[in-house]
Amino acid sequence: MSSPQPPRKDPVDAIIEQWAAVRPDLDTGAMEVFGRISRLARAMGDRLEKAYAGLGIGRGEFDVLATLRRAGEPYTLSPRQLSATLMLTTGGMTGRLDKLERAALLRRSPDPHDRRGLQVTLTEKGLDLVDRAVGAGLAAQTEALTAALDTERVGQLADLLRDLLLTTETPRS
Amino acid sequence: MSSPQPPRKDPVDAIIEQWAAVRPDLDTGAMEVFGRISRLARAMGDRLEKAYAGLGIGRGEFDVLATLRRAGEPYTLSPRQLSATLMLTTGGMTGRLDKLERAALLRRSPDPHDRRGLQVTLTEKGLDLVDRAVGAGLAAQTEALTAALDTERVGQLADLLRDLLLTTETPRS
DNA sequence: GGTAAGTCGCTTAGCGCTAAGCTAAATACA
DNA sequence: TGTATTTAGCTTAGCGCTAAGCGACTTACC
Repeated sequence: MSSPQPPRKDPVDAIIEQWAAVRPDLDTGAMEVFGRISRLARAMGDRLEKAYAGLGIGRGEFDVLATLRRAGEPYTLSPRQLSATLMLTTGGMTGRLDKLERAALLRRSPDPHDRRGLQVTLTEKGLDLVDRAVGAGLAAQTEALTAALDTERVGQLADLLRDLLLTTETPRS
Repeated sequence: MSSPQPPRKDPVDAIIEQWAAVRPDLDTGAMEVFGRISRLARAMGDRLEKAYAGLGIGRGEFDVLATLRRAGEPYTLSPRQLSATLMLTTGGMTGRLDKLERAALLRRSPDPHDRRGLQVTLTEKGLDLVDRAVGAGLAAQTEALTAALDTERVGQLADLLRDLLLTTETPRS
């Protein structure tokens, strides 16, 4: 009879133990999940930042390029569609587009059907860069994942996270 | 034979389908995990922000108060200890402490053993506020969690996240 | 005991974001 | 048809953070 997983302690376990010592009345169960989610998001964010830095862009800029790439040919969306997809204000979007346009990774052109609007389109250079960046980002994520979990547990984790995301994200405030 | 969980689609599934259409060569498995983690962190962050807003503080300020609270009596740490624990630069820490000291939730006093250093201590008001805030925050997290998963699946999720966090966070850069 | 190196908290400049408000253009309504 | 409302993207002010660098102070080493 061997325990298959040596139950190592992580930083969130340490925090929960501290709470138990000073506030034993608290139910800290939810921290086991959301505390780890929060730390994982930050840690992987830092790793992705590094992965993209080699290509001269940040994570925010990558998200814009990737959204255009996913849209498929002709890789064109409006600033409005982009800011809605990326949950960003129009002010923030203007800044990202300025930077990416300066780097010649995309271009802005007038919307032929609406003189208020613009079309944002990936350039050849932007298309090439995002195709390399998405590979680098996925490699970084896959590496962290396979170092920790086998295929079956990855699938379990993905399913649990899906169910949690569906109830956590959607309740429109 | 009934499928126990109707496999609903979430926003991350939609993004992965988009990638499959334009880049079928990509292995997007890792996005199933880290894409959801990233969105969950943001969604719960927004909820916590709201929970604390009723008490007049933001999430960053709560983290400072909570760290002092967890330290136990006399609820005292140095700015250096706080910024290390919260993964914050000293500049950012100065700003948070300024704000919290102005609100009389903590006070700064000289370190008797090191004339360079300070001691940061929770006031009575700060202790009272953080004890109410931690309850509100845990309630928000518990609500989201129990709406999605039963006790057994919460335990599975916590274990999977622990293993992933241990390999993802620790590789010191 | 004197000097070099390290550490303390703070200041400043710069970045990326939000919130609020702007003008121009499209749309709905009497 | 004219007027009111909505929607487009941009600008500005303010916030909270990092990175870099400061003076004050402590520690390590010879």
